[in-house]
Amino acid sequence: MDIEDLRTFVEVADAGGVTPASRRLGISKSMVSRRLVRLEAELSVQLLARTTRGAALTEAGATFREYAARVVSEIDVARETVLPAGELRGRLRVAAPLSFGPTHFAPVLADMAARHPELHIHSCYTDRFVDLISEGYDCAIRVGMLPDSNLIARRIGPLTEDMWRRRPISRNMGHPKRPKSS
Amino acid sequence: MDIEDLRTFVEVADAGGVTPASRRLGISKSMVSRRLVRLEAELSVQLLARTTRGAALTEAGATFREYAARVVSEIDVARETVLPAGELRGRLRVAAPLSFGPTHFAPVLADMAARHPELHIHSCYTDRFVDLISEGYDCAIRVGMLPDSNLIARRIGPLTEDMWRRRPISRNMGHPKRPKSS
DNA sequence: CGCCATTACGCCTATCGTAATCATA
DNA sequence: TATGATTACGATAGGCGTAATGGCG
Repeated sequence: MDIEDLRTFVEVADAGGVTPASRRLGISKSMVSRRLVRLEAELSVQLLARTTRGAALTEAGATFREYAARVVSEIDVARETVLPAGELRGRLRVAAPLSFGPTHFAPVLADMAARHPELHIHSCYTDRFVDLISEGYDCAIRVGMLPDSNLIARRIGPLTEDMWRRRPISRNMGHPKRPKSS
Repeated sequence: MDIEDLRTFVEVADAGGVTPASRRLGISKSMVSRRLVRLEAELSVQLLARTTRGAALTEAGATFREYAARVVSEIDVARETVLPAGELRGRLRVAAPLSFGPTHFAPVLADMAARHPELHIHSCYTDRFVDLISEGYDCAIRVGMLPDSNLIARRIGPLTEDMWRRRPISRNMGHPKRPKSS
Protein backbone atom coordinates (compact mmCIF):
# COMPACT_ATOMS: atom_id res chain seq x y z
CA MET A 1 0.00 0.00 0.00
CA ASP A 2 1.32 3.36 -1.03
CA ILE A 3 1.23 6.36 1.27
CA GLU A 4 0.45 8.51 -1.75
CA ASP A 5 -2.68 6.45 -2.26
CA LEU A 6 -3.75 7.33 1.25
CA ARG A 7 -2.95 10.97 0.69
CA THR A 8 -4.92 10.90 -2.53
CA PHE A 9 -7.88 9.29 -0.86
CA VAL A 10 -7.93 11.86 1.94
CA GLU A 11 -7.65 14.66 -0.57
CA VAL A 12 -10.53 13.34 -2.64
CA ALA A 13 -12.64 12.87 0.45
CA ASP A 14 -11.94 16.44 1.53
CA ALA A 15 -12.26 17.98 -1.90
CA GLY A 16 -15.42 16.03 -2.63
CA GLY A 17 -14.37 14.76 -6.01
CA VAL A 18 -11.62 13.43 -8.20
CA THR A 19 -11.09 16.49 -10.35
CA PRO A 20 -10.50 19.10 -7.63
CA ALA A 21 -8.29 16.64 -5.78
CA SER A 22 -6.22 16.07 -8.90
CA ARG A 23 -5.57 19.78 -9.17
CA ARG A 24 -4.56 20.09 -5.55
CA LEU A 25 -2.31 17.07 -5.80
CA GLY A 26 -0.81 18.16 -9.08
CA ILE A 27 -1.42 14.86 -10.85
CA SER A 28 -3.79 13.78 -13.57
CA LYS A 29 -7.36 12.81 -12.89
CA SER A 30 -6.73 9.36 -14.21
CA MET A 31 -4.10 8.73 -11.59
CA VAL A 32 -6.37 9.88 -8.82
CA SER A 33 -9.09 7.59 -10.06
CA ARG A 34 -6.72 4.65 -10.35
CA ARG A 35 -5.22 5.22 -6.93
CA LEU A 36 -8.68 5.07 -5.45
CA VAL A 37 -9.49 1.90 -7.34
CA ARG A 38 -6.27 0.34 -6.20
CA LEU A 39 -6.78 1.34 -2.59
CA GLU A 40 -10.30 -0.05 -2.57
CA ALA A 41 -9.07 -3.24 -4.18
CA GLU A 42 -6.38 -3.67 -1.55
CA LEU A 43 -8.95 -3.25 1.19
CA SER A 44 -11.72 -5.10 -0.65
CA VAL A 45 -13.97 -2.29 0.48
CA GLN A 46 -15.66 0.54 -1.28
CA LEU A 47 -14.48 3.77 0.30
CA LEU A 48 -16.16 6.33 -1.90
CA ALA A 49 -19.58 6.30 -3.51
CA ARG A 50 -18.83 7.91 -6.84
CA THR A 51 -21.50 9.60 -8.83
CA THR A 52 -20.77 11.39 -12.04
CA ARG A 53 -20.82 14.60 -10.08
CA GLY A 54 -18.41 13.87 -7.30
CA ALA A 55 -17.62 11.40 -4.57
CA ALA A 56 -19.01 10.88 -1.08
CA LEU A 57 -17.57 8.77 1.70
CA THR A 58 -19.16 5.45 2.48
CA GLU A 59 -19.43 4.13 6.01
CA ALA A 60 -16.14 2.27 5.67
CA GLY A 61 -14.62 5.22 3.89
CA ALA A 62 -15.38 7.60 6.71
CA THR A 63 -13.75 5.24 9.17
CA PHE A 64 -10.75 4.64 7.00
CA ARG A 65 -10.30 8.32 6.33
CA GLU A 66 -9.53 8.89 10.00
CA TYR A 67 -6.74 6.36 9.93
CA ALA A 68 -5.44 7.49 6.56
CA ALA A 69 -5.29 11.14 7.56
CA ARG A 70 -3.49 10.25 10.77
CA VAL A 71 -1.00 8.03 8.97
CA VAL A 72 -0.29 10.64 6.34
CA SER A 73 0.38 13.34 8.87
CA GLU A 74 2.48 10.95 10.94
CA ILE A 75 4.63 10.29 7.94
CA ASP A 76 4.95 13.97 7.18
CA VAL A 77 6.04 14.63 10.74
CA ALA A 78 8.47 11.73 10.59
CA ARG A 79 10.06 13.07 7.42
CA GLU A 80 10.41 16.48 8.93
CA THR A 81 11.81 15.13 12.17
CA VAL A 82 14.37 12.89 10.57
CA LEU A 83 15.60 15.26 7.91
CA PRO A 84 18.17 17.72 9.21
CA ALA A 85 17.19 21.28 8.48
CA GLY A 86 19.18 24.01 6.83
CA GLU A 87 18.73 23.12 3.22
CA LEU A 88 15.59 23.93 1.27
CA ARG A 89 13.73 20.75 0.59
CA GLY A 90 10.38 19.49 -0.61
CA ARG A 91 7.95 20.41 -3.30
CA LEU A 92 7.03 23.98 -4.11
CA ARG A 93 4.08 24.60 -6.40
CA VAL A 94 4.06 28.00 -7.97
CA ALA A 95 1.80 29.63 -10.56
CA ALA A 96 2.75 32.59 -12.77
CA PRO A 97 1.13 34.49 -15.60
CA LEU A 98 1.76 33.04 -19.02
CA SER A 99 2.68 36.48 -20.31
CA PHE A 100 5.34 36.96 -17.71
CA GLY A 101 6.48 33.70 -16.15
CA PRO A 102 8.36 31.90 -18.93
CA THR A 103 10.48 34.91 -19.79
CA HIS A 104 11.07 36.60 -16.45
CA PHE A 105 10.38 34.04 -13.84
CA ALA A 106 11.58 30.72 -15.25
CA PRO A 107 15.29 31.61 -15.14
CA VAL A 108 15.00 32.52 -11.47
CA LEU A 109 13.32 29.24 -10.72
CA ALA A 110 15.93 27.32 -12.66
CA ASP A 111 18.67 28.96 -10.69
CA MET A 112 16.87 28.28 -7.45
CA ALA A 113 16.36 24.63 -8.36
CA ALA A 114 20.02 24.31 -9.25
CA ARG A 115 21.15 25.71 -5.91
CA HIS A 116 18.81 23.46 -3.89
CA PRO A 117 18.94 19.91 -5.21
CA GLU A 118 16.34 18.69 -2.72
CA LEU A 119 13.85 21.31 -3.81
CA HIS A 120 11.34 20.18 -6.42
CA ILE A 121 9.68 23.09 -8.14
CA HIS A 122 6.36 22.62 -9.90
CA SER A 123 5.61 25.65 -11.97
CA CYS A 124 2.47 26.34 -13.95
CA TYR A 125 2.19 29.20 -16.39
CA THR A 126 -1.31 30.34 -17.18
CA ASP A 127 -3.20 33.56 -17.60
CA ARG A 128 -6.17 32.11 -15.83
CA PHE A 129 -6.59 33.59 -12.37
CA VAL A 130 -5.89 30.41 -10.45
CA ASP A 131 -7.42 29.71 -7.09
CA LEU A 132 -4.40 29.00 -4.92
CA ILE A 133 -6.35 27.09 -2.33
CA SER A 134 -8.48 24.78 -4.37
CA GLU A 135 -5.74 24.01 -6.83
CA GLY A 136 -3.15 23.45 -4.17
CA TYR A 137 -0.55 26.03 -5.06
CA ASP A 138 1.89 27.23 -2.48
CA CYS A 139 2.25 30.63 -4.07
CA ALA A 140 1.66 32.56 -7.25
CA ILE A 141 3.17 35.47 -9.09
CA ARG A 142 0.71 38.18 -10.01
CA VAL A 143 1.02 41.29 -12.09
CA GLY A 144 -1.06 44.36 -11.38
CA MET A 145 -3.73 45.12 -8.83
CA LEU A 146 -5.01 42.46 -6.50
CA PRO A 147 -8.54 42.02 -5.24
CA ASP A 148 -8.96 42.03 -1.51
CA SER A 149 -8.58 38.52 -0.12
CA ASN A 150 -7.32 36.74 2.95
CA LEU A 151 -4.18 35.65 1.18
CA ILE A 152 -0.78 37.13 1.89
CA ALA A 153 0.88 39.28 -0.75
CA ARG A 154 4.44 40.44 -0.97
CA ARG A 155 5.64 42.85 -3.59
CA ILE A 156 8.63 41.51 -5.48
CA GLY A 157 8.77 43.96 -8.38
CA PRO A 158 8.65 47.75 -8.76
CA LEU A 159 5.41 49.65 -8.74
CA THR A 160 4.88 51.53 -11.95
CA GLU A 161 3.39 55.00 -11.80
CA ASP A 162 0.42 53.67 -13.63
CA MET A 163 -0.24 51.09 -10.97
CA TRP A 164 0.33 53.48 -8.14
CA ARG A 165 -1.91 56.19 -9.44
CA ARG A 166 -4.94 53.99 -9.29
CA ARG A 167 -4.66 52.65 -5.76
CA PRO A 168 -2.10 51.07 -3.45
CA ILE A 169 -1.37 47.43 -4.13
CA SER A 170 -3.02 44.93 -1.88
CA ARG A 171 -0.86 43.13 0.60
CA ASN A 172 -2.82 39.97 0.21
CA MET A 173 -1.62 37.15 -1.93
CA GLY A 174 -0.27 33.68 -1.41
CA HIS A 175 -1.28 30.76 0.68
CA PRO A 176 -2.98 30.98 4.03
CA LYS A 177 -1.77 28.56 6.68
CA ARG A 178 0.47 25.77 5.55
CA PRO A 179 3.02 27.93 3.76
CA LYS A 180 5.61 25.24 3.38
CA SER A 181 4.87 21.57 3.11
CA SER A 182 7.62 19.44 4.58
CA MET B 1 6.44 5.87 -0.06
CA ASP B 2 5.30 2.30 0.32
CA ILE B 3 3.96 0.95 3.59
CA GLU B 4 5.71 -2.31 2.82
CA ASP B 5 8.99 -0.42 2.81
CA LEU B 6 8.23 0.77 6.31
CA ARG B 7 7.28 -2.71 7.40
CA THR B 8 10.47 -4.06 5.89
CA PHE B 9 12.56 -1.45 7.63
CA VAL B 10 11.01 -2.19 11.00
CA GLU B 11 11.50 -5.89 10.46
CA VAL B 12 15.15 -5.46 9.58
CA ALA B 13 15.69 -3.21 12.55
CA ASP B 14 14.10 -5.77 14.84
CA ALA B 15 15.72 -8.80 13.28
CA GLY B 16 19.10 -7.12 13.14
CA GLY B 17 19.85 -7.95 9.56
CA VAL B 18 18.63 -8.30 6.03
CA THR B 19 18.73 -12.06 5.77
CA PRO B 20 16.64 -12.95 8.81
CA ALA B 21 14.18 -10.18 7.92
CA SER B 22 13.83 -11.56 4.41
CA ARG B 23 12.87 -14.93 5.82
CA ARG B 24 10.31 -13.45 8.20
CA LEU B 25 8.84 -11.33 5.44
CA GLY B 26 8.89 -14.12 2.90
CA ILE B 27 10.65 -12.14 0.21
CA SER B 28 14.09 -12.29 -1.30
CA LYS B 29 17.09 -10.68 0.32
CA SER B 30 17.57 -8.47 -2.71
CA MET B 31 14.15 -6.95 -2.28
CA VAL B 32 14.73 -6.24 1.38
CA SER B 33 17.99 -4.53 0.52
CA ARG B 34 16.44 -2.51 -2.24
CA ARG B 35 13.50 -1.46 -0.10
CA LEU B 36 15.90 -0.11 2.46
CA VAL B 37 17.90 1.72 -0.17
CA ARG B 38 14.75 3.21 -1.57
CA LEU B 39 13.45 4.28 1.80
CA GLU B 40 16.72 5.93 2.68
CA ALA B 41 16.79 7.66 -0.68
CA GLU B 42 13.30 9.03 -0.18
CA LEU B 43 14.29 10.42 3.19
CA SER B 44 17.81 11.39 2.16
CA VAL B 45 18.95 9.87 5.42
CA GLN B 46 20.79 6.74 6.34
CA LEU B 47 18.61 4.69 8.64
CA LEU B 48 20.72 1.58 9.10
CA ALA B 49 24.45 1.24 9.51
CA ARG B 50 25.09 -1.93 7.56
CA THR B 51 28.14 -3.99 8.26
CA THR B 52 28.82 -7.21 6.47
CA ARG B 53 27.53 -8.98 9.53
CA GLY B 54 24.20 -7.30 10.00
CA ALA B 55 22.53 -3.95 10.37
CA ALA B 56 22.23 -1.53 13.27
CA LEU B 57 20.03 1.52 13.60
CA THR B 58 21.54 4.93 13.19
CA GLU B 59 20.39 7.87 15.25
CA ALA B 60 17.92 8.94 12.59
CA GLY B 61 16.95 5.33 12.05
CA ALA B 62 16.00 4.86 15.68
CA THR B 63 13.81 7.94 15.54
CA PHE B 64 12.20 6.92 12.30
CA ARG B 65 11.61 3.40 13.50
CA GLU B 66 9.19 4.72 16.10
CA TYR B 67 7.11 6.47 13.49
CA ALA B 68 7.35 3.60 11.05
CA ALA B 69 6.25 1.02 13.58
CA ARG B 70 3.34 3.18 14.66
CA VAL B 71 2.25 3.80 11.09
CA VAL B 72 2.45 0.14 10.19
CA SER B 73 0.36 -0.91 13.13
CA GLU B 74 -2.09 1.91 12.45
CA ILE B 75 -2.56 0.61 8.97
CA ASP B 76 -3.00 -2.93 10.19
CA VAL B 77 -5.65 -1.77 12.64
CA ALA B 78 -7.33 0.26 9.92
CA ARG B 79 -7.50 -2.75 7.63
CA GLU B 80 -8.93 -4.86 10.39
CA THR B 81 -11.45 -2.21 11.35
CA VAL B 82 -12.64 -1.59 7.86
CA LEU B 83 -12.83 -5.22 6.86
CA PRO B 84 -15.87 -6.84 8.42
CA ALA B 85 -13.93 -10.13 8.52
CA GLY B 86 -16.57 -12.43 9.82
CA GLU B 87 -18.59 -10.17 12.02
CA LEU B 88 -20.94 -7.63 10.51
CA ARG B 89 -20.24 -4.13 11.72
CA GLY B 90 -21.17 -0.57 10.91
CA ARG B 91 -24.25 1.22 9.69
CA LEU B 92 -26.53 -0.24 7.06
CA ARG B 93 -29.18 1.98 5.53
CA VAL B 94 -32.00 0.06 3.89
CA ALA B 95 -35.06 1.23 2.04
CA ALA B 96 -38.09 -0.99 1.49
CA PRO B 97 -41.61 -0.55 0.11
CA LEU B 98 -44.16 0.55 2.65
CA SER B 99 -46.54 -2.11 1.40
CA PHE B 100 -44.07 -4.89 1.99
CA GLY B 101 -41.30 -3.93 4.40
CA PRO B 102 -43.01 -3.63 7.77
CA THR B 103 -44.74 -6.98 7.46
CA HIS B 104 -42.25 -9.15 5.62
CA PHE B 105 -38.92 -7.44 5.96
CA ALA B 106 -38.87 -5.95 9.44
CA PRO B 107 -38.75 -9.31 11.25
CA VAL B 108 -35.73 -10.33 9.19
CA LEU B 109 -33.95 -7.10 9.99
CA ALA B 110 -34.76 -7.47 13.68
CA ASP B 111 -33.28 -10.93 13.70
CA MET B 112 -30.25 -9.73 11.82
CA ALA B 113 -29.72 -6.85 14.23
CA ALA B 114 -30.01 -9.20 17.16
CA ARG B 115 -27.40 -11.56 15.77
CA HIS B 116 -24.92 -8.76 14.98
CA PRO B 117 -24.68 -6.33 17.87
CA GLU B 118 -22.19 -4.11 16.03
CA LEU B 119 -24.53 -3.69 13.13
CA HIS B 120 -26.73 -0.60 13.19
CA ILE B 121 -29.63 -0.89 10.81
CA HIS B 122 -31.38 2.19 9.56
CA SER B 123 -34.53 1.18 7.73
CA CYS B 124 -36.88 3.41 5.87
CA TYR B 125 -40.25 2.23 4.58
CA THR B 126 -41.71 4.20 1.74
CA ASP B 127 -43.43 3.58 -1.52
CA ARG B 128 -41.55 6.39 -3.15
CA PHE B 129 -38.91 5.12 -5.56
CA VAL B 130 -35.89 6.34 -3.62
CA ASP B 131 -32.62 7.30 -5.27
CA LEU B 132 -30.07 5.12 -3.51
CA ILE B 133 -27.10 7.30 -4.31
CA SER B 134 -28.32 10.77 -3.59
CA GLU B 135 -30.18 9.73 -0.46
CA GLY B 136 -27.28 7.71 0.87
CA TYR B 137 -28.84 4.27 1.07
CA ASP B 138 -26.67 1.20 0.95
CA CYS B 139 -29.39 -0.97 -0.56
CA ALA B 140 -33.09 -1.20 -1.12
CA ILE B 141 -35.73 -3.87 -1.39
CA ARG B 142 -37.85 -3.65 -4.50
CA VAL B 143 -40.90 -5.54 -5.65
CA GLY B 144 -41.62 -6.18 -9.29
CA MET B 145 -39.87 -5.16 -12.46
CA LEU B 146 -36.83 -2.92 -12.36
CA PRO B 147 -35.89 -0.26 -14.87
CA ASP B 148 -32.52 -0.67 -16.43
CA SER B 149 -29.85 1.09 -14.39
CA ASN B 150 -26.24 0.74 -13.41
CA LEU B 151 -27.16 -0.51 -9.98
CA ILE B 152 -26.74 -4.11 -8.95
CA ALA B 153 -29.78 -6.25 -8.33
CA ARG B 154 -30.03 -9.59 -6.61
CA ARG B 155 -33.23 -11.57 -6.49
CA ILE B 156 -34.15 -12.53 -2.94
CA GLY B 157 -37.71 -13.70 -3.43
CA PRO B 158 -39.52 -16.09 -5.82
CA LEU B 159 -40.58 -15.03 -9.27
CA THR B 160 -44.32 -15.32 -9.67
CA GLU B 161 -45.69 -16.61 -12.91
CA ASP B 162 -47.17 -13.25 -13.50
CA MET B 163 -43.77 -11.60 -13.31
CA TRP B 164 -42.08 -14.20 -15.40
CA ARG B 165 -44.56 -14.10 -18.19
CA ARG B 166 -43.80 -10.50 -18.92
CA ARG B 167 -40.01 -10.61 -19.00
CA PRO B 168 -37.08 -11.77 -16.87
CA ILE B 169 -36.37 -9.56 -13.91
CA SER B 170 -33.52 -7.12 -14.27
CA ARG B 171 -30.38 -7.90 -12.41
CA ASN B 172 -29.71 -4.29 -11.64
CA MET B 173 -30.30 -2.82 -8.24
CA GLY B 174 -28.10 -1.66 -5.41
CA HIS B 175 -24.84 0.15 -5.63
CA PRO B 176 -23.46 1.90 -8.70
CA LYS B 177 -20.46 0.50 -10.55
CA ARG B 178 -17.98 -1.34 -8.43
CA PRO B 179 -20.20 -4.31 -8.00
CA LYS B 180 -19.01 -5.80 -4.78
CA SER B 181 -18.28 -3.71 -1.76
CA SER B 182 -16.73 -5.45 1.20
C1' DC C 1 36.97 -20.06 3.35
C1' DG C 2 31.97 -18.77 4.95
C1' DC C 3 28.45 -15.67 5.77
C1' DC C 4 26.09 -11.64 4.71
C1' DA C 5 24.82 -7.53 2.13
C1' DT C 6 24.71 -5.52 -2.36
C1' DT C 7 24.18 -5.28 -7.35
C1' DA C 8 23.91 -6.86 -12.34
C1' DC C 9 20.59 -9.05 -15.35
C1' DG C 10 16.32 -10.26 -17.57
C1' DC C 11 11.46 -10.76 -17.44
C1' DC C 12 7.41 -8.93 -16.60
C1' DT C 13 4.07 -5.88 -14.57
C1' DA C 14 2.87 -1.28 -13.08
C1' DT C 15 2.80 3.55 -13.61
C1' DC C 16 1.88 7.73 -15.85
C1' DG C 17 -0.34 11.36 -18.87
C1' DT C 18 -3.18 11.99 -22.97
C1' DA C 19 -7.20 11.41 -25.00
C1' DA C 20 -11.41 8.98 -25.85
C1' DT C 21 -15.70 7.38 -23.57
C1' DC C 22 -19.57 7.52 -20.64
C1' DA C 23 -22.91 9.43 -17.54
C1' DT C 24 -25.42 13.03 -15.43
C1' DA C 25 -27.17 17.80 -13.94
C1' DT D 1 -24.18 20.95 -23.41
C1' DA D 2 -20.90 21.22 -19.80
C1' DT D 3 -18.71 18.90 -16.10
C1' DG D 4 -16.76 15.17 -13.98
C1' DA D 5 -15.37 10.01 -13.60
C1' DT D 6 -13.51 6.15 -15.87
C1' DT D 7 -10.74 3.60 -19.19
C1' DA D 8 -8.02 2.37 -23.47
C1' DC D 9 -3.36 3.03 -24.97
C1' DG D 10 1.53 3.41 -25.66
C1' DA D 11 5.97 4.57 -23.67
C1' DT D 12 8.67 4.37 -19.82
C1' DA D 13 10.10 3.02 -15.44
C1' DG D 14 10.14 -0.07 -11.60
C1' DG D 15 9.38 -4.55 -9.14
C1' DC D 16 10.89 -9.06 -8.68
C1' DG D 17 13.97 -13.36 -8.05
C1' DT D 18 18.27 -15.57 -9.46
C1' DA D 19 22.82 -15.39 -9.56
C1' DA D 20 27.16 -13.04 -9.51
C1' DT D 21 30.13 -9.66 -6.70
C1' DG D 22 32.40 -7.68 -2.71
C1' DG D 23 33.84 -7.34 2.45
C1' DC D 24 34.65 -8.69 6.79
C1' DG D 25 35.23 -12.82 10.53
